[in-house]
Amino acid sequence: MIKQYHPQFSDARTAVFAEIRQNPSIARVDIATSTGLSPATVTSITAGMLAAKLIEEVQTDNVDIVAKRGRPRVNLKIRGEAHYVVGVNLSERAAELSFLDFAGNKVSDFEHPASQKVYTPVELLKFLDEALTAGLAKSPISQSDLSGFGLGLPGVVDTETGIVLWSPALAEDDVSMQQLMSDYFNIPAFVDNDTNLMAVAEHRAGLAQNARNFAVVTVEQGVGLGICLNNKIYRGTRGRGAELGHTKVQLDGASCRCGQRGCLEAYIGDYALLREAGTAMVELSGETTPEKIASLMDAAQSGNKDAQSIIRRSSRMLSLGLANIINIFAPEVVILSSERLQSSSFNKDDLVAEIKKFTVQLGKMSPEIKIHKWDNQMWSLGAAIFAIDGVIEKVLNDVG
Amino acid sequence: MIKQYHPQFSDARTAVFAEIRQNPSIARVDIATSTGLSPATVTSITAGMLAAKLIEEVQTDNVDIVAKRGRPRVNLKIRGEAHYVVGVNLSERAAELSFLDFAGNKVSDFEHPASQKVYTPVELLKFLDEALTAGLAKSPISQSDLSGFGLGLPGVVDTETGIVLWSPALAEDDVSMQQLMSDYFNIPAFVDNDTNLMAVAEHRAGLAQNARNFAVVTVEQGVGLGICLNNKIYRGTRGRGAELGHTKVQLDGASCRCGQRGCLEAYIGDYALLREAGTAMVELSGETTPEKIASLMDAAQSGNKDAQSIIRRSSRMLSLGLANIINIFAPEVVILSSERLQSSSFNKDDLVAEIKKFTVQLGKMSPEIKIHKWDNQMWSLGAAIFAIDGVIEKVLNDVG
DNA sequence: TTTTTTTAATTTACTAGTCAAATTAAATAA
DNA sequence: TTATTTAATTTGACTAGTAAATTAAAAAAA
Repeated sequence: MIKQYHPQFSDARTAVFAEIRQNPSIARVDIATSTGLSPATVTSITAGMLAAKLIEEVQTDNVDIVAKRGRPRVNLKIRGEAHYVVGVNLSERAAELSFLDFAGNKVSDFEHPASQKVYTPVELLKFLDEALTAGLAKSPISQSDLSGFGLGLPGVVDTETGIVLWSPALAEDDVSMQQLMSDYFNIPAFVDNDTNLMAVAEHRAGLAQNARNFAVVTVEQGVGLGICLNNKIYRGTRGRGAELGHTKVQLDGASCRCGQRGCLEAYIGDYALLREAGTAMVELSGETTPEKIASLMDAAQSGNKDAQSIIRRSSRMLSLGLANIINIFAPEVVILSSERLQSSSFNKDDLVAEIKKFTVQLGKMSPEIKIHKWDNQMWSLGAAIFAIDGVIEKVLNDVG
Repeated sequence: MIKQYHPQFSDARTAVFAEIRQNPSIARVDIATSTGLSPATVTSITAGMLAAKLIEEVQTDNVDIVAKRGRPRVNLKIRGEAHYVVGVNLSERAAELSFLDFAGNKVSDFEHPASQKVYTPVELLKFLDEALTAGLAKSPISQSDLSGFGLGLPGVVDTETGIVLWSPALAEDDVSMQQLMSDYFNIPAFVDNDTNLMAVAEHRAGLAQNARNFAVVTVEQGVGLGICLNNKIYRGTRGRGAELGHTKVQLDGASCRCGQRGCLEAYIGDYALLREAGTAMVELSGETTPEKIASLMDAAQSGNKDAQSIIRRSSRMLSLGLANIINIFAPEVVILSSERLQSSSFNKDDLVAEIKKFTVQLGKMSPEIKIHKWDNQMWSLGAAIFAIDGVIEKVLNDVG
């Protein structure tokens, strides 16, 4: 079950559906009280949804509730089989796929290695098709079961139109992926920036389920930021926004691959660490970047002063970047997600203490810093949830 | 006339009223088309408002429109005399007052010098009363005409409840100013943080009238930030948020009066400049802080190297701080407001160029940087508009 | 001048969404 | 069995909104 978004509901139907979605199962009375609608209205609205087979009644074993008298409540729940969606996250390395049912339960997931780093729109469609076919082969559902396709990818996306304005994965600008995908796969498609979808995933199924304002920061090659304000993913103007990585943390500081100086990423990105390690001549083992990073962390752990100094500075810069976010937004939660944090040399308490030193302390209310143990599936989960949201909107319009 | 906020309207009545408010005057047909409501609905809704004397019909001199045939349209406009409000901004120096009519036209304004820097709640009420009495004496309206009282003050305010959680102007924490004021003055009161109200003023009557996402940065003693996202002033969790001044721009940087290091304010706040000037032994004339700052600017202007270096660094740091805001939010507009910018040595083009160097350049879309010539009345105007918004909400409920 | 055309505003008759109140359903307690 | 309790449904009414017809007020055409 996925925690439900809580915008101002346009209509009662949406509110009722959201309420059902938010709970594993719920009785009509409870829907009435929590939505503020009358029982009569709930009855009639749910009747429509039952007829449309979007929800179903479940036998309540009222064991948990002390045997009450009166007519027993009949619980309702989302009919998982009503619809299925696939969410795909496109990274440099691979396409990760998550298949979810209408209730938000994971059906299966899959990882399909990337065939290239940059695709033309047509190549990307083909690649997505391959990934989908391979993923469906390992899944109990088939393509005809799918009612929605969510895609997350790095870059700048205008979610309203589904146009990818720019992406490192695409050879062209201003590609209408949404249109292309829904034409190609013949189902509604939904496209968003990957870090935004990470925020969706944390908001609805992760560590930010009770937060109204929160930020998700991902650290790998680059530094990603997803922001949720007033329970809505903030997407900036035309999908632009949330460039934490190129936030400046030092005037005339280290040079960044973006060509500017003093970017946060130039201090904490994978390549920045490796560059420093090279300069300080720290010997690193491993072939891939993550392996080398791990090796650097190990060196620091086992006492290499240079490695320690590199890690130390990077960690302080990260704290500073996070502190700036906190100073500006005052979120309830900040989620930090990075493969690196799995290292035994990483100490959360140190990080939190450092951040505290950098943030304005007013009253007791400090945001909670949460660490998300690296989980690739989170990205595609966000894409899938985004797709479910879209499908629900379409479907509820039809029921009316 | 004030530009109208554009949230998702809860009901047609609000939408219609908003549409009328947004225009100097507008015909029913046009309201119908722009709101998407049927002409029938517009007729019936406006009939109610006419009966309640909230709006009035105006003679249209269709001179501007080429003489068309057909029944001439009858324009509607807000009846300014329907209600009056006062907006007060409390600063260290004074209370500024703006009196507005229901249509958002300024009736009069006034400045009442502060009697003290820190007030107990009761003292503040008394001070506001004095200021109001003095202001009304110079105004064509009288206290009994007022339907709303808006207050802006520095600090952290929970706007929902009208509780001032903390303010440098108040001797106590968690003061329910809204309650106290509406009891004392016997009219609905509305309280918010001053920079938020500055953002309101810019959004509705200033330089951000067409922006959906924008930021207002004020530089004086401290550095203030007001953010508007998706056409809504962002207030963070329980009114906290938007602490641009204590955003860190340098690891282990200059020490700030907040006790931390590297805060933006420690580089660009008035006291920071004067501290630097003192260290560099730049001779400054003037008694008050603004005078001294002006003198420093003059010194730089007339070739004093030390003064130039101080101003230069401060200006670069400001650019950096603004660039960080831009990188994170991608606002359409950033408004910069400071008495200092009146100095002839200030060059907007330099600032914009510098900011550009610090921001991620994606496509052509760069936010517009606007400079607001210092205008004290802007603060209280925001408070007054905030009050009108509140009064409208109450009044429209009654019409229904 | 009178009639026609055009556009705005209003009235009328109807629909969809919602609720309060009455009713029915299904259980336990007496 | 009967009373009590709680959940769900049905009924009838009300409200906000609409489409379509009507009225209003002007200019253009006859």
